[in-house]
Amino acid sequence: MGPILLKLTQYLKEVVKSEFDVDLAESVLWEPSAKLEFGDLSATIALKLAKQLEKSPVDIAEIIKSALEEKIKDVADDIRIVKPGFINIFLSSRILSGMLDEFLKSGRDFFKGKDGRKVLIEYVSANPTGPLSVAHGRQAVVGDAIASVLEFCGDKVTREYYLNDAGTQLTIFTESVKAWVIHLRTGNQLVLPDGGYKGEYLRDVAQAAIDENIAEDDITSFSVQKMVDVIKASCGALGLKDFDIWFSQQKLIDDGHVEGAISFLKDKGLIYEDTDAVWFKSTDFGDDKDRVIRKADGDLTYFASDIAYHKDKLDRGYDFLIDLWGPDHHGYIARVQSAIKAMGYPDEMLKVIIIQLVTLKTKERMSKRAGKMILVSELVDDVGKDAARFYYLSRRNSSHLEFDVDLAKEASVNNPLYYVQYVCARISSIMRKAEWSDNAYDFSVFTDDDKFLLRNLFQFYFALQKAYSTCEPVFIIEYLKSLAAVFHKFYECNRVLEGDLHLMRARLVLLRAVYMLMSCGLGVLGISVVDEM
RNA sequence: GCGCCUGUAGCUCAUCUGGAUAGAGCAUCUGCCUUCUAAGCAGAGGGUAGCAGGUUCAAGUCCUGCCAGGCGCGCCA
Repeated sequence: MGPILLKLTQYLKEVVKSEFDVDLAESVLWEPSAKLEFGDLSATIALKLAKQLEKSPVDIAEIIKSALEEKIKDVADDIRIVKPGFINIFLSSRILSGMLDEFLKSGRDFFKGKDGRKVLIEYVSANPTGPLSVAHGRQAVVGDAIASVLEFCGDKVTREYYLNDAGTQLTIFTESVKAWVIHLRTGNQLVLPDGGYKGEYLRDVAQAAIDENIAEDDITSFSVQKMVDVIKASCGALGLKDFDIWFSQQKLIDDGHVEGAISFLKDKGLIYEDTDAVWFKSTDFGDDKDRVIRKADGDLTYFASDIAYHKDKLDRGYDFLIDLWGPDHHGYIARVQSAIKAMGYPDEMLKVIIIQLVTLKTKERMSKRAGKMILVSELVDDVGKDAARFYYLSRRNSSHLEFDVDLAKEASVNNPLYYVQYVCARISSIMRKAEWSDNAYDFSVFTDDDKFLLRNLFQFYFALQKAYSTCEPVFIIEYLKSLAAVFHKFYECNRVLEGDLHLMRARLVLLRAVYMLMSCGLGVLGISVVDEM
């Protein structure tokens, strides 16, 4: 689809130039039609030129159409002008069959872009002080899916988890574990430190520390490792690909990178002292106030680490950085962006994606419970990996997600996951009964229904592009749902294993392509393909 | 007070960065299995897109002002 799009854009530019002497800058002038009834591709250029040319859009469209017709008769079966001035193209059978052949041959590589970027995506990064909540789960699944989408499209992606194994929170956490150790050893009443962690999971950590005879000095690293194990287990249960790098904040500090980053900024004259604290002039780069990086008591702030962390990411030579954060950190974006700019990089190099909150809804308790209280591990036990992923991915990143646990659990009509997976199950069933499994077919026997299904297949390109450029996996979910609808309707109206032999064989090939495409779509989202339901 | 997010059918959400008749699922109602899996299909009802202005050929989408909800505004992390 990509090459055709570029070719058609080139033709359209030439026509507009020769007919109206107007130069167009846009890189792509065609978009997917709102509905396939309108054709495969649409251009709104006539509408946009109407004012400038002082002509009616339809007249302009007609002129373009007649000039274009000659050039693209190979590509398009039909060009139609519709009401306000849309120019709609119906791709030719030659193009469609060519794309089908190529897709059958190359599979997922059919959609792969050429020159990928080197991308670092950081997500989850929950403090190693407790298990993952369902809110973390959303960040985990969305981050994993975005990474896969980028890879699918040809980027070289590194998945990273920033481990906050330093600082105040961790000290409190360690103290809490120690309190549990004393409690378990002596039987005395549990005395947690101020603001200490209350979760029962600390009992297990403390018990393990006792069992393994961990020295008091090693409690911190031991406890962090225990929590990392718990977090890794949850990520695994959600079907996440492994993180390439677990980046330790403590190591960043120990290796002197934080001090290094500060002196780097100091050399640029962006550091000053005031009221015994050290400040970074972030206002020079768009922040609304300067930020402290070293407190009056001499300790570094979290922001100081973050400056160093992002400097380190940039120094590692990535083309593009992505951070996934919770909504409670949105006020932090300007601060980090200012640091990026201060270090001499354009702020477009860092994309911060805010993943909105998750609330849970269950039948027995219709009141919305705070998602923070419920653990990922409980959720996955409840609804399974695929349903969890499907639901997590079925909203835009910026939308609040209400997770209907009962619906996700329900193995019935109601569950959109099954609606999509059912496509593969139905096709698999046909394939098991079919007598042919080769890819030989005659394109000319296809009916309009077949072609409609096929044309829908190639719309995946646009969903993928959208998901890629916006980092919104939901576009793929939406596409898969719509493809499923088209398939189910096709299935009801057309019997595959009956009638004309040539048509039957062609349809088996078509359905194989549908199955492959569903595998691509579900696969990139980390959701299982099901052959039997 | 300032900043960010959200407001679309009874409910949960889409609407491809300004386009075509605002679409799905759930819930309600009506049909369709001696035929490749009915976890499906066909159809009905359900809408002043929070409200009010503005920008233009075109606004759910962009701008302004209100209203409502969520979150954030530390020498916390």
